[in-house]
Amino acid sequence: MANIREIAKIAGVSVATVSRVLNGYPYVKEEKRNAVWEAVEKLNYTKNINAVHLAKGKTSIIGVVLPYVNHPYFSTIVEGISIEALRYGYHLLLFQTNYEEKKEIEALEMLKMKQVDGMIICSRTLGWKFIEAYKEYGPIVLCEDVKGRDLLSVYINHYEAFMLGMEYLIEKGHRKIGYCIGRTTGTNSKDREAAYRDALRKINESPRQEWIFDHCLYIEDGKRVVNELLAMREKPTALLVSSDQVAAGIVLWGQSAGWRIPEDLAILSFDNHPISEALQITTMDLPLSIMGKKAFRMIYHSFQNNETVKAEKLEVRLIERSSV
Amino acid sequence: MANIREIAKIAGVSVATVSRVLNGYPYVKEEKRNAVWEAVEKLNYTKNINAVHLAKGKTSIIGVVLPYVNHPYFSTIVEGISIEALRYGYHLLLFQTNYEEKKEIEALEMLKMKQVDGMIICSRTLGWKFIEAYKEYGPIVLCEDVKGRDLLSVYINHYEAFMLGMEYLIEKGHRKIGYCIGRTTGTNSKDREAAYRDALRKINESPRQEWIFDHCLYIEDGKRVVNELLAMREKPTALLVSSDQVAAGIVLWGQSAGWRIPEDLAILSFDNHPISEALQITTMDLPLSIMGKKAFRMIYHSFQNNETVKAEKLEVRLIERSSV
DNA sequence: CTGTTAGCGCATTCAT
DNA sequence: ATGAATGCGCTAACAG
Repeated sequence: MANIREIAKIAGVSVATVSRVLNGYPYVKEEKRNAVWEAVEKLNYTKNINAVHLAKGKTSIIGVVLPYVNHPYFSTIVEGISIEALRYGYHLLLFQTNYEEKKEIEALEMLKMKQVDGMIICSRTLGWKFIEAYKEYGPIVLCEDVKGRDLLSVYINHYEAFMLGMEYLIEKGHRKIGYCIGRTTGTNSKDREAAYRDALRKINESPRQEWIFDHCLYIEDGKRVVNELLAMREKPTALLVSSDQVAAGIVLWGQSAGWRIPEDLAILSFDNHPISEALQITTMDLPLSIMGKKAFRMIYHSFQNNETVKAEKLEVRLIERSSV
Repeated sequence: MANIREIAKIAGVSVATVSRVLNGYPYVKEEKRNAVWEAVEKLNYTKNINAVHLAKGKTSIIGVVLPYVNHPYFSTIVEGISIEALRYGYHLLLFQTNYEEKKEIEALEMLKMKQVDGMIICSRTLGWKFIEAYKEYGPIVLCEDVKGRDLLSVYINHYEAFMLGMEYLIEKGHRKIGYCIGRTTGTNSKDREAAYRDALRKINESPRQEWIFDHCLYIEDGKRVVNELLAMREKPTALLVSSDQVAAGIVLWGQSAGWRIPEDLAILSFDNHPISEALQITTMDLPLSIMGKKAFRMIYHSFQNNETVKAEKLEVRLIERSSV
């Protein structure tokens, strides 16, 4: 491949001038500018972007850390990030971690190595110390409540959201309430668990371990939940479900087991994914795409050195349908 | 940030030696090796990966071109690519194109600029000429039938798959058949349309334009289809649906309009996404994750200069459930 | 407006 | 086994 020096030679100018026209720099005489473009055409030249990255010390690439790309929750966030990144001429490098600490660290290392200019962590399992240790290498925004830590964050208050859900269920007369969640670790999960416990305490009910279903992520996990429920002597009358996907699975498999929703089991879930509308599931709308957009913007602003808010909380709202 | 030269100075060796120990090169005396690692620790040093990329002329990054990240069809492919890429130490750079030619070209340009070592095009709208023009800059694999062109490809024969579906519907007694598709352009879509027409011809039926539903991608598009169907004087008795998502929408919204499936409308869809199992939709299993894996492998092999097949066809199979 | 030059940080060849 | 020197291709400060 040709390089800038050859272009300079053919166009009869210096490399600096070539660089100038290539980058749309103003003060270049018309004829020289044309000569450069002609040479570019002739040699079918394109910049070697790695040289640009090295020389400029930045890449215009943002890293996106997430456990699974194939889950609507995350792919919706990524879509939001992607749309915004495109607008500002940034690209996205994906780090699928499967919640393995090793992979999360590797991703962070890429920030230190200057592979990416900034990082958006959609979900993590790594401790705070690590994240904080890497922020000196570039902006890192987390999609969770960082609880006062000096880190960028765009988040949903899952304690509030879960509490809202619990209160709604209780208001509807439920007292035997269980919940389904993707994992039990992680800020968001801990917050939800706390809300669950606090809400139960208010009505003098104690949490029942067998009504808490872990590893609930996909539709098929709803099937598992239904089966476990079917085998129980005493079932909850309502379930708070952290993902519409799982809720859909529960509704569908539950119905094929003869349940009526909400009479036999009430379901209140999260996300407001289109599947919940199709199934008329009452759900909590989470602004995931917006979360992605805002996460990107926060990074972008930090590049402009603008004074920017460190953390932004996003609002949720209950979409009443007929599963409760 | 410290660089290799500083490490060399502190460790009392040359930069070449530093480079050697950093890259696990064998012939370096134990003591020097230790000295280098100590200096690395001391300065909290990490390689600048852009310099590495420039010096080596490669990045270990693969570009992934797709229209939308937020559709299960594509995110499943990406997941497959991602898993395999990780195993071989590659990263993924995402190019969400929304089927805009401009963005597709920009993505291809990144191959020429050496931002990525290879490219996987999950779906495109750009003409063949463009793709072929860029293959000299690195391996490009397409997830579609390239029909004898000299391009890498991992694909599903959608003519066969659609024909299989049509024959199944016909065998079940249907003659008034319509179909839903994501878009009408694109190799895959054209192949499916051809199969649709050919199958109808065999039973002396002629295609009906109003039974062909375009822009069907997501669950909510199923709602639109149901509404359009509801407004028709003469409806098809069966629908071939190119995505389980849309099929789910049709089944769900159709049921809420009082339809019985399959009596009032039979549905045969594609993907075998878990949602189809939950709804007992008869579907054609498409090995999307495997397609992603194979696509990556094909690129990887081309780096090894292995003799490799240019195109690989993946098999589909019908999953009989109860929507037909 | 334009050219010269010095980096950016690492890999690698060639001697020794 | 190790160091010196060169190259990767581009940007940007500086001089004019």
